Amino acid sequence: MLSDGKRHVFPRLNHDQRQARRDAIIDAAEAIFADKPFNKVNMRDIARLAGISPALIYRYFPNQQHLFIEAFLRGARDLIPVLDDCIGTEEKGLVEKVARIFIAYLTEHEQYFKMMTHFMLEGSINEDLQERLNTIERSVLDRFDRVFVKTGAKKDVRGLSHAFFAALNGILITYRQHPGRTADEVREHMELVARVMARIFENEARSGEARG
Amino acid sequence: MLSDGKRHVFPRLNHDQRQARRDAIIDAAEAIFADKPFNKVNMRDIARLAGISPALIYRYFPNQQHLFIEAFLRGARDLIPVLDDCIGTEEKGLVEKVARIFIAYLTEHEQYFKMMTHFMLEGSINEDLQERLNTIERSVLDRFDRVFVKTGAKKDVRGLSHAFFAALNGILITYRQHPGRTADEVREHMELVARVMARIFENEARSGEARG
DNA sequence: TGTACATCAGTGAACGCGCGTTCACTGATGTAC
DNA sequence: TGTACATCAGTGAACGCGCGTTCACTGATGTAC
Repeated sequence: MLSDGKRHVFPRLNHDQRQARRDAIIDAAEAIFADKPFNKVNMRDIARLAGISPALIYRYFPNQQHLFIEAFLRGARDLIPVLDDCIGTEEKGLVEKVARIFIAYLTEHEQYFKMMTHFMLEGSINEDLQERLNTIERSVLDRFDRVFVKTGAKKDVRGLSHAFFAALNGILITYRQHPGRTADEVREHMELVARVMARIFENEARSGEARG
Repeated sequence: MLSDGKRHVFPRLNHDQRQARRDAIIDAAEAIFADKPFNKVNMRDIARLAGISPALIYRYFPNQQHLFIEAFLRGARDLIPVLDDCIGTEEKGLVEKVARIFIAYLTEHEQYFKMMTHFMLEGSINEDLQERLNTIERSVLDRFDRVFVKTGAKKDVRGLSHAFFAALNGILITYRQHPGRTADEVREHMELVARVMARIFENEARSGEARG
């Protein structure tokens, strides 16, 4: 029995080592998500890639859903500083720049996109995890708010951000699988539509400036 | 051996009866899709609801994918006349009206939305079926074209339609599952975002009028 | 310093279930003669 | 009109597979004394 707060002893792994294992499992999950259609992703493949037994995953995550959401959250969080960077430096054509970054990030890291739509479509997500997903969504919306304010929007900025967020997701989902097109062509088409979308939203924000 | 073109004889079911069975299976598939999350839909439930054995489905459809796509196509085709009706009669606020109809149709008939996203996300769709899906998509885009032309757009009308289509899909997908909200609240929020979206697109089309 | 024990990391195999699809079969109707 | 046969609709049960998760176990390290 130890005198400090610890109740358990870890004979082999300290906190950092445990965290490293956890990260390695998430790395493997990401790689598998990047590789396969999302209904083909499974625990055995993840375990194999991580070099461990499937059973061990369950010592680090209570179940599959937790693992997937943790993986998504880690990746989604990395988008935030990229957006901040862009918003901080750019002035002109900011809406288009942000649209391009958003689309590029989620096509280059297809795994996050797959996870995101998975959660959006799947029913019955654990309440706590859902709240953490919402936190990320809100911080993306916050960045969009700043973009539109910078561009000149005066009222209903959050409404614009909601619409913009939905619109960009829609582009990713709608044109992802267009037939007989290479990955490059798909991406090009997405960028084209994103450019149109950005122009439209920018004009809207600008017209707020004119009115304001 | 018969002298006319028929090679086979159908002792019990004539063409109409066969078609009726087919339709009944599709009806059942729709009802199950409407009832369950789309990864819980299965052939046994569909068969049970249709009052037949699972094996019989395979005498009418070569496999599950064909059945699902046939079901989707039948429902999606029904959206077209609804859009045409609206475009033919309305003049003012046409973009918003069409947005509302599109959103309403796919939330009231959730089964088609589930099928649509299923196909958009799923890899490897049979080529012929993919072409039929594209045909439907194009005819929706054609209607959007007419809306934007009527509203005043002069150039890149198809680009607007593509963006609008993606944007509306994005609304459906992004806000479908928002937590702690009743179905009514979700729908209300979708309509709100759709209204914002419609206003933005309408302004864009109108500004084309000003320039033209 | 040595020994019995507790505590954990980690594993391979198995459990249990669901699902798409197929198989072997029944039985009713139409056809050939 | 009767009979043997072909042709189909339709079925219940089974096949085969994949997958999330659990189980019983091994072995290494730390702890108590």
